[in-house]
Amino acid sequence: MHKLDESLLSPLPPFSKLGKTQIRTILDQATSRRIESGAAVFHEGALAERFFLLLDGTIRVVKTTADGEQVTSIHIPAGQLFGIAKALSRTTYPATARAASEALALSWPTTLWDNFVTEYSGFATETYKTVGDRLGELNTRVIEMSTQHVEQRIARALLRLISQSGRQVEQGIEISFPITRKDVSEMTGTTLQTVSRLLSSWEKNGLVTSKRKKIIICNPHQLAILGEA
Amino acid sequence: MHKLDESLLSPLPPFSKLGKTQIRTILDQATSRRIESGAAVFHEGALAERFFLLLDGTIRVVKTTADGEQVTSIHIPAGQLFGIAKALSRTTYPATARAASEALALSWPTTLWDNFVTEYSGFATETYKTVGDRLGELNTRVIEMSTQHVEQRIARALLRLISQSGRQVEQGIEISFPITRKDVSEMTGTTLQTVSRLLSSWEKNGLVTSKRKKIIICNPHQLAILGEA
DNA sequence: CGGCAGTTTGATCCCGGTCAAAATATGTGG
DNA sequence: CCACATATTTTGACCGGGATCAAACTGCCG
Repeated sequence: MHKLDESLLSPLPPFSKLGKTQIRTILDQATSRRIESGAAVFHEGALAERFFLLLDGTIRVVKTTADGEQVTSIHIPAGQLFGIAKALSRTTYPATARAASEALALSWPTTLWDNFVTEYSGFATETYKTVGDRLGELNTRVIEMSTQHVEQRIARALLRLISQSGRQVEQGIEISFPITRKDVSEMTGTTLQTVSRLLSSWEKNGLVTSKRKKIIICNPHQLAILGEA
Repeated sequence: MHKLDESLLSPLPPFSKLGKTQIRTILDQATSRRIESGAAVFHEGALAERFFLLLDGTIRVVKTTADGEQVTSIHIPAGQLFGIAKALSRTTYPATARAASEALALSWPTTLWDNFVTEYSGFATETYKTVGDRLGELNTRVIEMSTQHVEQRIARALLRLISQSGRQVEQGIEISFPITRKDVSEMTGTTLQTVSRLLSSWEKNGLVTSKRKKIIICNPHQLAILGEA
């Protein structure tokens, strides 16, 4: 393992208040790992022996139901902590984390968690902010699923994705990792057929462009309007 | 305000590790308040100036959508903390808390939060366990809404209610606070008509009994089976 | 150039929402 | 204690959004 640079961590919220030496210590305790696209970082129900920081890529957090259906609960963008079961005093991971595209993550043994919380000022606050954000996101998911139609849910899901992991390209803003119709359906509680039909019709109206595993939003504003009604 | 007894807090998880004097101090800083049925304890978006402990009754946490629809995100049973925006480093309450029946709560100014966390061992851990549980509950809500039919969602919602706030009565287990068809529909993302139809049909099969604002589960086991399929 | 993973499109069906109206409780004031 | 207003529940009729089933099509990879 080659030596990690301090500039990796210093701009990230959980570590932004720390000095050079502290960051050095943290990095020296870290294990870095490359995760290939589609591979799992950890599995639902497994003992939470480590917690992670995503340096690059996107992680998809997925739950599998008793009858084998997949439901995506959130996407984690680069720069965020994940697998932080300890923060919720859980001993096992509540869901499976899978790389949506090739990803790079640091990790530390969970035994260091309490250490991080007490030693590094701002670490606890920032992680709980993340927890709070995720709670908020799940909450809006529940509300959307209770009150809105499929079209609006999908529109909003796409907008959320580009706001979190969007990349400006010529035709608009694209989702920066490969994503299929099926993936979108698992995020929104629908079927891939319905997603396909909607994307086709949106493409006809110039709202989006899509190739295989790739979605580009050409007209976010118009899509946002669709997401309300 | 009459003096509060220490035995109120000592059995509750967030305070269970504390000594008599510590509990005395905590109680002396508390304000106690009776909330009449249907009244709000705090409103969505309001500044989170206090955090609460529910001593008696049940709190319904509700969000209102832009177009005026209500969605219930969770119910809080007696003995739990709520309004703990500070734990998620939020400055405002994310939802409205309303008494489902007459309720009694203690509260403290949010400024004391950090104090509680550092002074009282186990307080932080226990509150984050609560946060974790609520995250888990929202997660299963999302999964249920994505993968299950109305009948199963309602069955499970009722089972969750009795496991959390159930009271043994002659005919079975009743939900210990007044609850209407509309309330159930707001918990499950359906309509009161559908809830009414299902309850009627379940009543025909002896699964439940219900009067106005009252639901009794006569056969939890059978209902659990319905909740799967 | 197979073969597989992903996408598209069509046809059909049914769950559960919506609209409507009546029946039943509960509460209130005279 | 009754009459009336209001909240809750029930039931019926209808219909439409999306799921489901099915089949063809299109890239992409080895």
